[in-house]
Amino acid sequence: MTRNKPANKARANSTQKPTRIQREKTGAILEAALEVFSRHGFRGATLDMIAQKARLSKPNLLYYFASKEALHAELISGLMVKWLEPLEKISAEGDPVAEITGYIVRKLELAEEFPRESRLFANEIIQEAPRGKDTLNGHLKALMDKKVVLIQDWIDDGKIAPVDPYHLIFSIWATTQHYSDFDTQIKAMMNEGYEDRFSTAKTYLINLFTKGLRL
Amino acid sequence: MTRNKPANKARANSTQKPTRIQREKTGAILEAALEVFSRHGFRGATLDMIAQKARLSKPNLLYYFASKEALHAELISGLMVKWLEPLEKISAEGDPVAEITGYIVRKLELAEEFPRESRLFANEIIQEAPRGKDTLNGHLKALMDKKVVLIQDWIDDGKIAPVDPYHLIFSIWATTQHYSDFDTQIKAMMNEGYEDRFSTAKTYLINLFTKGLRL
DNA sequence: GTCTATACATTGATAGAC
DNA sequence: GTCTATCAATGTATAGAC
Repeated sequence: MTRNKPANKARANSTQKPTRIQREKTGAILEAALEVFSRHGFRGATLDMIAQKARLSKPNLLYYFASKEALHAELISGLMVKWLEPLEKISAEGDPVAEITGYIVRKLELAEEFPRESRLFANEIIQEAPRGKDTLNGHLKALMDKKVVLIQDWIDDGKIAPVDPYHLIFSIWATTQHYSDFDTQIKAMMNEGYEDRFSTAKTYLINLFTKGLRL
Repeated sequence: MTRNKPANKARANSTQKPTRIQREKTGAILEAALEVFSRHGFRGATLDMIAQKARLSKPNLLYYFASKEALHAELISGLMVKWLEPLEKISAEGDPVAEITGYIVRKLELAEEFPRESRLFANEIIQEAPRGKDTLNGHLKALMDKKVVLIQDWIDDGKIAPVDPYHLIFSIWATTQHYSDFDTQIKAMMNEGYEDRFSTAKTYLINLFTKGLRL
């Protein structure tokens, strides 16, 4: 009896669904892949580095993921929900300024807790996202459109200052993700202040955007 | 008589200094290298791609630059001055808010005119700058320290709102460079507005930071 | 399921003819 | 100065034993 070569994921002996050991292995691989891809980008990363970090052989890694591309795609799509969540949560119900500052805080927390995920996406975008393009921008664009309308409504209702919704969102992305994507530089620039960078950044950014949104 | 293998640059037949043709070739190579390195990062870039874009053979390219590393180093150091210039120009003499908005405008113009240069540095930093680290951060850090003191002086003199100078500079870097580094995403998110993105961003950012700095 | 061995392509760099 | 040929190293992926 021959064994099926799975498309994206390994399958158990014959009929079972993913076993505990498989989850552990794929988990270790994805963790290692995140580490390596987020630092070196797709082309710069090698399966050797990933396999070594995940503590298995390269062929064994390729038993769980059909190819380098497949592994990368799995990473991206697996992180998509977490990545979009902060923007998703902006609600039409709450106070506009509070909603937007809440968004800033969530984005900043994400940058602090998941810097590798942030760099993974940053690498993709800088390098023109030859892969994640559709996945990333498709989902994101739909969400973006909705939130732009919401912000424009707030402006039209005179609830916040008349700012360009696109640039508002871009500037929030830029300022928050900067602390994960360019952490190397932040570290090189700040001295003692580095340890508290997220705390002080939070204060600074909330103040900046609050002033910018008040009428 | 043997020919010397130059360290970083090619040397003419025997005694001359760089000729016109050499300048043209090295120029074409650096231009191509900027294109490729800025998109793929150091590891992701290949000499093949660069040679092809520069319209010469790989060995010929390596006649002008000793190695991939040397070529990359030459690029980085050659762009350093241009890259630091906007920050350099912040003057203690002018009006504080005008000086800072002037800085924002200069940075944004740089992002518009030289997006590849911006991405080149962005790639280096995201990937922990195993190379440019000393060069980039050395020069930048010295400049940063001076400007942080200047901004702090303005605050102490009650000329601008008491904001953290580090985060002020970081947020200016982030918001301006975002338009070059993540242009792919900007393009995917904006519709008709994309063409005017730098003009509308300028208005938006000046407004944002002006409000943030006014007492 | 996992490993060793290996096939096959890419890549950085050099040798040597012209 | 430039090209063809070529290397050694690296890198993705597969074959097949266990």
